[in-house]
Amino acid sequence: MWALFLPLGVQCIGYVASSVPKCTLLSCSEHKDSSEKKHKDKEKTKHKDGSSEKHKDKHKDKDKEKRKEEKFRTTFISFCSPPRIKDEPDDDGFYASPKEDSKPLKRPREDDDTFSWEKRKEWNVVACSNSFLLILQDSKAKKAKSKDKKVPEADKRKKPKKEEEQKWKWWEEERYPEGIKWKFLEHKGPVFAPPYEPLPENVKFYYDGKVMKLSTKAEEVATFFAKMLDHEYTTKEIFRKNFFKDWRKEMTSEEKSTITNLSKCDFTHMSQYFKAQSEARKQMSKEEKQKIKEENERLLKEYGYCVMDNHKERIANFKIEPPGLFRGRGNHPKMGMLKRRIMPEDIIINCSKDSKIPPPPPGHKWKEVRHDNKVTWLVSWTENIQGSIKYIMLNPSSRIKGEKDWQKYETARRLKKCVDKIRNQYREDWKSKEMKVRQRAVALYFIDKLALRAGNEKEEGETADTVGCCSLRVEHIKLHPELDGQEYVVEFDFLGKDSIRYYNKVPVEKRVFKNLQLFMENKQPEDDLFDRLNTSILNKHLQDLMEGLTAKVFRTYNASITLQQQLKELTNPDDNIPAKILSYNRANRAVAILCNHQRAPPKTFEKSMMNLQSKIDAKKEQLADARRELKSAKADAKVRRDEKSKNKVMDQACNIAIFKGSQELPTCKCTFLDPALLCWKLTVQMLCALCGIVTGVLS
DNA sequence: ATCGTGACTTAGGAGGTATCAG
DNA sequence: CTGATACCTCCTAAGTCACGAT
Repeated sequence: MWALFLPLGVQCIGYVASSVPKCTLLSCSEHKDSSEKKHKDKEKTKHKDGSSEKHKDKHKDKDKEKRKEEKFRTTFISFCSPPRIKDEPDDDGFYASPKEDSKPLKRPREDDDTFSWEKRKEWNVVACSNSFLLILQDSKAKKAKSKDKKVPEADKRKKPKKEEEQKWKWWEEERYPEGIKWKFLEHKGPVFAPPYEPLPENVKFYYDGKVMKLSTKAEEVATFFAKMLDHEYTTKEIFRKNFFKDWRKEMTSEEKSTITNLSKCDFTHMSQYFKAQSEARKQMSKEEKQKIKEENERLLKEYGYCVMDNHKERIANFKIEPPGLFRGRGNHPKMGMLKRRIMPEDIIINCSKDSKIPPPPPGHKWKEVRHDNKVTWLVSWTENIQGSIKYIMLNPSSRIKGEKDWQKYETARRLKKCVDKIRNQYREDWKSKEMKVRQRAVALYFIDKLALRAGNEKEEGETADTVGCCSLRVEHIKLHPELDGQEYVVEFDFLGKDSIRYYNKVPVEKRVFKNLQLFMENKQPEDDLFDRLNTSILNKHLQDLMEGLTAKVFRTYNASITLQQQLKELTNPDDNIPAKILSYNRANRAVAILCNHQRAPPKTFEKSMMNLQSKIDAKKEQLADARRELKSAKADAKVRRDEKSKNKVMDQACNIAIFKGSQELPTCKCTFLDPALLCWKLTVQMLCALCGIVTGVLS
């Protein structure tokens, strides 16, 4: 039944503390193709249809809503220290997975004993991400459509049939032997960034208060900076230093000798010009916008697809990254460096020998053309900031990505079968005589319980200082033998991937606590917590426990199982669709919290808060007025003792009740005002409540 | 064991567009 | 109708993990 939610749940955003978790099943921020959008639209239409139903059951729904909120609140609280995953009855019939998932030559088919599409649809919510969902949803949508009596007969016959023929069911076909990714690959090569267009004469750059005409190369780099002038980046010392250093490399010797101080550079005129341009773009007529859209579509049509083994497949990023200033996340030592323009001479093309090899742009050559069918990429180049390789690969809707994705969830499903054993084992290992084993066991416990990432070592000074489990340092945790009435609490505070802060206070088992004390003995804050452990040791161990098991499988598994449990808990089969969507979003949010998926609050947040605050003030004023009125009405009634004044008292009392009553219905339309949750969100919720915003979460 | 590299997945932010409330 | 907000797509940085050389 969960399949119902899938097309909508692909990206869910909720807010945690001053940030937002974003999640669904783990890998869901990926690009969605147009077909997915169509499904979404379809679903949306459905909701609209269902709204009359909602109206009828308004009161009922509200009660249910409240109950659910309550339930979720309790659930959430337990989530602050993520729940121990309960031992579920192993519904293996439900999880009919291919036996040798690692390298099956053939996928399970509908007619297999152990596998049916009906079953598959159900567990997919746990075991799949976008690309695959799409396909399932597609067939679902079609079924629904064919049932829909409103569809004219002619449409019914023509359209869906055509679509059906076009949909390639790769998952019903045989897989290639291990290592081989394709047999035929043909594509048109990448789309390069448009060449630099020099600024019009009237746009000036000033140095030390005087107009200065820059050489084209220096001007181009200057425009990168000018475009970012409003961004906080440009105020950061490292950014400015890196930028200036790289900019100077692009200058003529004359410019170099003149421009010696970034602070004397005035980019404001340039910046204004770009702002005006972007404003003009917004103000473009419909026709002009349409023209741009058509041009983009043309580009997509020509370069956005490739042929892989007799099928036309969508390419994810067929455009080469344009030059610009590197924007690292967090405190990145290389922020502001110049990301140079990629030329055909930097490009390696990968395709079949017998395919039509894409020609390089006139007057240029490819760096290399290779024919490696053991990899999935079509184009690659080496980027100049970190020296890492960038690739052009296929869209998530492609067979090659879908298969990988499927395999990922199959591995997670296999983990489900042995996770209890593994948990028992690491608990045993907490007592091991070997330090290495103990560390491994505690780290694994964190990865499992808190869904931490593995934490590879990183080159110091090359990237922002972030850590994962294995790379945690002593300074990242605090041990509290007792905290807020709980025993053996570990306080985590570190920057993880993308420099997103992980902050959590978790009660742990005594043995873990004692071990941590031991690991921290005689160490400096900057020393590794797990000094005898790294990701390679950990993954080697996991590999022994289960084929294909690595640290990240725990994240997939725990995210999936959490979603499933939450859906079970929060959803009532009788709920209407909007209510189910709400439950889905909440379940999803629980996963986001578990995985520490966050996003910065929107820039408009401050403003909306101000708006709410002014509403609150107005409301408070009203309440105070009403109270005053009531007081005087009461006094009045005491003296007069007539019906009229008694009624007045009643009226005023009602007014107050209404004002107060609105606090008990803290629902608000915007997603981030979902009343069920979280620190700053709760603040908003309370504000909303005070404002009497009772527009209904789902209307 | 350690290191470097390559291939691939996961993730947040920017910015455009759709939708909704007032 | 308009401005605010929600939603979505694109972009690309930042992870994970395997493998081969030393």
